[in-house]
Amino acid sequence: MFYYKKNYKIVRGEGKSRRAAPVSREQPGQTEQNRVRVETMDHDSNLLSELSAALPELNKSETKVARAILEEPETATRSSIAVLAAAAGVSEPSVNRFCKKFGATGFPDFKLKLARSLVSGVRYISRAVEMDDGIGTYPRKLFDNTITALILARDKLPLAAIEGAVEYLAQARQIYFLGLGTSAAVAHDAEHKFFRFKVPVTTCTDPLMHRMLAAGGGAGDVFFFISHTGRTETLVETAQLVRNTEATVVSLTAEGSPLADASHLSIDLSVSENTEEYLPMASRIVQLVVLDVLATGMTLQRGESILPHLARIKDSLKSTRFPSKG
Amino acid sequence: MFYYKKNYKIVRGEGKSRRAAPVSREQPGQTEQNRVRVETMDHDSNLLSELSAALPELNKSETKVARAILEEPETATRSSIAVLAAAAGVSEPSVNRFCKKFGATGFPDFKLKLARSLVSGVRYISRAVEMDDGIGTYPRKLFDNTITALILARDKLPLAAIEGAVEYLAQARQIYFLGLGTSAAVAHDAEHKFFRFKVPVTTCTDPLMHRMLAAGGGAGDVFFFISHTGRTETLVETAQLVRNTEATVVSLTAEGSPLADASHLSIDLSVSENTEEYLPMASRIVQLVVLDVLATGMTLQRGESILPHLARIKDSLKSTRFPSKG
DNA sequence: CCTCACTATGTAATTTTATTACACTTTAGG
DNA sequence: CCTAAAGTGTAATAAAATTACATAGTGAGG
Repeated sequence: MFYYKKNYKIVRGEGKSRRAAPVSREQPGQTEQNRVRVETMDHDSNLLSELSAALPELNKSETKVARAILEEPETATRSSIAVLAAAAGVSEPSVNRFCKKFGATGFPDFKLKLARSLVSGVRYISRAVEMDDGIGTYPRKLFDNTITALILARDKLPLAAIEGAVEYLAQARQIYFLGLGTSAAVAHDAEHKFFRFKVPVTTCTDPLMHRMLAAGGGAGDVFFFISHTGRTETLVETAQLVRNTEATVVSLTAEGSPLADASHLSIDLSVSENTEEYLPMASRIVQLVVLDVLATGMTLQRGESILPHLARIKDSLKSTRFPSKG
Repeated sequence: MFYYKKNYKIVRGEGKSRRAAPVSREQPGQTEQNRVRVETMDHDSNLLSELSAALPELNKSETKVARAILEEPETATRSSIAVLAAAAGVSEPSVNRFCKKFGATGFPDFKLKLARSLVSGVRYISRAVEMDDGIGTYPRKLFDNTITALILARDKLPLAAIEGAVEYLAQARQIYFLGLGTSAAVAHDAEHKFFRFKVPVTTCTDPLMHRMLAAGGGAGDVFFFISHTGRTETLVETAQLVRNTEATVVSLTAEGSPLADASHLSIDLSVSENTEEYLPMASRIVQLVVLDVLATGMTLQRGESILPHLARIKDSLKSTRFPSKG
């Protein structure tokens, strides 16, 4: 059984069929239309991550090709199919088949897509740090992983939920940021942003305090939960306590998690964990940037009039600093 | 008068010169080398602006080609030379000559460069959020700004300082993370990472406590200062207090700032402020990722033996969570 | 207002590159 | 250890790009 991914209809080998019906080669006249349409559908920007993700499911020669490309993607974009085939140690048609499998119309098209995904300078391969990495490699890996996580998050940002959250926050009489562990630091950061909007903001990172605050919630209070997993029992229980009151529960957490279910509104983030074996990293960065987005959304809601206020807050720190040279 | 741009020597039409000596076609054996070298030299990513800039100096058919490309650059990257030639209303060799004039080795190479400049053009425009931005624009802007900041930071990461800091931290008997304001949240996050290495870690975000801790510093203590500006008076003074003891001062701050000067070792970050008019954003994200780098460096220093320890810490949280489905 | 010298452009041949058709090879299931 | 089906390669074919060369403009000097 074989199949083509993505834009291509799934074609199972059955009975006599030797191969999938050749994707009809475009007629000269239709060229543009066809290509443009395919491109529009094909909206994921990072071929490389797709490649490495698919790696385990590829067969022998496909794996060789994928490896050759992942190893030197820059070179791959400049090579002819013959050169790449040689580098990978396979035949040219194998390379061609490989390209089609990944949604390209052929090798040249594939190269183009590859070139595009390389531009940002980010290696989209999220690779975990290995014990034998050195100063020359692991810092870059970490940065790249973080950047990749942000790109992925950006491209599937739940805008509707964000809009809703901004609405809730903008209307709030009081905001509580609740988080534990790594998310506690995120909660502190959030407090540091939102107090600027003349709303009472409380950050709490103590589960017992959480419960007491929750029990005392009332109309106009927004409880903002921050949790990567969305499965921390005490947080979920706290959220349920809040639901017994008039207060609103908003959470920044994993899609479909118990915490998300317990919320009035959940901003779903799905950061892959592969690269966070031992230390939580990219996930909280994404959370922080989403909180930046919320704070910015709130600024926009408040309108021009809030700007002098924000400026005053910023300026208030001036006298605590050594004057900057120049 | 005519001339060739960029990689091509400028050749003015004068007297008898028949035409510029043809750029010698690369020998089969040299293909890769040549191209790679050209690519390395040719470091500006903006082909499109180059095209429109050159427009007035082009001759008839070249102008046609340039117009066709500028009109629909996306389409151009997907067309064959024949299609583009037809669209421009010129012959195929004219298109080919055009490509070479702009520093490409031929049409396919030109397409590749074009594709690249199309993507990067969009990416690197870091623009501040405007008051009239909507949900469709400002979240993306914020993400893009953050991503750009990370890319810039990654590309000028002070690796030597990082290496040194890892060394200090790895040897520390006790680590203090000190920060104020936004950096307080960063300090908390740092604590949350470094306690995992069996080193006593203290985070302090109170300037008076800072001073008292500083005064009590001794050999083996590392005071890690976090400050975006590096100009907060009390922090600098605290650093100087530490310098009167046997303890070590490491800081994550702006290059050339008073705090950096007061430190034994400073990890210099230079995040541009343009986009942080009212709220600090990208700067702290970069700080956090650098701290991730330091923590990772420490993990690598400790070697394999630390991994089970880290795993145990991670697992310790399991019982606090609802089991994940699946 | 014609040459001549030269550039600009296109046509057609050639070469390079990509794709397809088909045959052989390996692999998994009976 | 055979069969069917996927996997892979060889060789033929088709497409695309490039070059060589011919022809058509262009403008300065006669």
